[in-house]
Amino acid sequence: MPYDAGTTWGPTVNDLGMPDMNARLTVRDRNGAMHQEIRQRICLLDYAPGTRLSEAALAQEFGTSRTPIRRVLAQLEDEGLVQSRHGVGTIVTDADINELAQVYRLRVELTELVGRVDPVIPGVEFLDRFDRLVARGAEIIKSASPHEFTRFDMEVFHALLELTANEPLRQTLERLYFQTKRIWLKTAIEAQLDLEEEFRIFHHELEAIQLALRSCDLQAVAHIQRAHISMSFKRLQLQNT
Amino acid sequence: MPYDAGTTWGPTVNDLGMPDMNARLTVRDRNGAMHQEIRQRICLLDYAPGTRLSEAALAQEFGTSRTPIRRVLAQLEDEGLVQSRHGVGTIVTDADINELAQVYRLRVELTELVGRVDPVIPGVEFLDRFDRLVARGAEIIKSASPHEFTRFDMEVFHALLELTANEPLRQTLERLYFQTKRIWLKTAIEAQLDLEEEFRIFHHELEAIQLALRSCDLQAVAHIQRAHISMSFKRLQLQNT
DNA sequence: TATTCTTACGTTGTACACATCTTGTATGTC
DNA sequence: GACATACAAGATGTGTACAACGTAAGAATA
Repeated sequence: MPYDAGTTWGPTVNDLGMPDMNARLTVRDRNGAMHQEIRQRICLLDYAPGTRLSEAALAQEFGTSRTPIRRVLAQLEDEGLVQSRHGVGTIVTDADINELAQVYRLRVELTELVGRVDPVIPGVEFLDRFDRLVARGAEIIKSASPHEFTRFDMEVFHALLELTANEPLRQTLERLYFQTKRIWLKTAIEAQLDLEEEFRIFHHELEAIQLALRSCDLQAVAHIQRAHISMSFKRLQLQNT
Repeated sequence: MPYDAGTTWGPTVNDLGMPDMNARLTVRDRNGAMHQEIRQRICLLDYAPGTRLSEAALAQEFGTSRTPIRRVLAQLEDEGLVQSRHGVGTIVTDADINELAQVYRLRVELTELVGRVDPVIPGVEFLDRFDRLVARGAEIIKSASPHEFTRFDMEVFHALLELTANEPLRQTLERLYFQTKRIWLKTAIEAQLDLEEEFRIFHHELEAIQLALRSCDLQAVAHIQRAHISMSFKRLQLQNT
């Protein structure tokens, strides 16, 4: 399946009627979109840890040569999601429970910062959007596919990231999120953690955050997230031993 | 001046008598060394904000083709130190006082974490090394070249980074350091901040940290750093307005 | 049969030619 | 003389051929 750049996300064809004033930025955007796409596949375990990614195959799929693909894979390597080895291949990285613990300890601390450094008081449209997310979450619990649920988790994460205006903090948190989420999911499946239970707990977290949001208490939002991130890893550790 | 890869840093020729068991890692190391070199030049204002870096010139200097250089420049772009624009060039980025403030707010918080998350109790050899650093700092105050002083500042920063074993925290702090230091230095020079006074304050900070280190109080070390980072930016803001 | 060497294949890394884009300059025109 | 236009020069982005490298399969041998 070739990767159609024009219709899905690229601003090459603007979905508004505007004459494409800034359609020239496609070069950077295309790389960004490929990066996001491959990163999501890794996070959703479509590319599980250990998978060998072929530059040639990706190039063919995205309809480019190897060069832009290598640019994206290099970025993913700097983010710790893949590792290229000469003569072998580009392999999706794995992490043992100890490395994972390190990242989690930092994530927990950084998450708390969202409520404290450059907080953004959410507007009405944000609250509405979050309400819809909570409602969708209740539905998704029932279907309960890990793939779909993780997709939903990503969406919620990115929404809550908007609660801080501190761009470096956002970038760092995003980085750590993608480093941990896939390993958590993989380990949780291996350790036969009760995923349905995890989904229910996540939905409870959303409801608690919803309450805190309505009070415009961003520090409370951050503390709730912090607590749940910490607890979800603790449950994984307990089950894993 | 051609860039001699073999003698300065590369493990191509091992300075110990060991047969080069792991000399095969040169591929990755060479890119890492070029990255470190260019990043240092940017940080020391050898490449001031606005400077146009030529891929061809760098390729010639480092004795490679443009391809590995582009790999390094892409990494620097992801770190926010340069920005490549098609048809124009690769330009060293600048930042206004507001962007700088954002990064500083995060740096301040993260610095405090060094003393709290995965702290490393320093051994005797570390204390000795730090003592030598403090002594060298007293000497450097006199010569007082911004270039040399920033080099020293970098060395101290990397030494203190060893006080946490949390690798993601290290990477993040290093990233933020290189984003802020060069802009601070440039702005400080422009605002005619008293650099000698800054150097003396920094040396006081080192002595305070030395004291805290001898007490093995890493949280105190972190708090001292946090306070000085915050204060040095405050002084810059005051002078700048 | 076990073991070692060789060899072929696929992968990433590098170099280079070319495409595409931006900008400054020179030229023609009003 | 002012302004618009065309063009040339130089930069980054892309595609491709080749080199360097590791792995696994297979053949040769003890």
